[in-house]
Amino acid sequence: MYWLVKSEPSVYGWEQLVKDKKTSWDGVRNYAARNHLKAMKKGDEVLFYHSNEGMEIVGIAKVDKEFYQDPTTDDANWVVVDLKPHKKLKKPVTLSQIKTDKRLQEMALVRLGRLSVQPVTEKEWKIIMELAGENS
DNA sequence: GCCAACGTTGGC
DNA sequence: GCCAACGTTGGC
Repeated sequence: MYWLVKSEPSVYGWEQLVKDKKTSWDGVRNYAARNHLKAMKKGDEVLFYHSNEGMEIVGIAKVDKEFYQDPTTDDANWVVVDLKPHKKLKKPVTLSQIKTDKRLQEMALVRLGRLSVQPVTEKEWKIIMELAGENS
């Protein structure tokens, strides 16, 4: 499956993930986002989106470890997954590109702007790859 | 820095 | 269980 996660670069950006080699995606405190975390499988590919600054998809991460208890809280409601960087996009795909592409109007990124972890359909994934200049 | 959108909380 | 109030996120 395919996913998209957002992060503010000033808090935790793509460069930081590359530097760290791996990170646990903690701090998710939203039930919808949490449910998506729980549905992630090892090896799933995850678009890495920069919110606020940049406002673009900059790279692809992969799920390295499936969900487990969020170590930053004792509340059993919350979980994290481990992500590792997979590849940086040749060309970042900006929010405005996505918003102007007729084929991507149904994307959660457009419709549910505030959701921090969201699923991406295979169709959408292919379009993003095309916009990013990736030929896979 | 403002404000719209949305989720959550809490009073009834 | 409804809904108003409030807080947070994120685009602009």
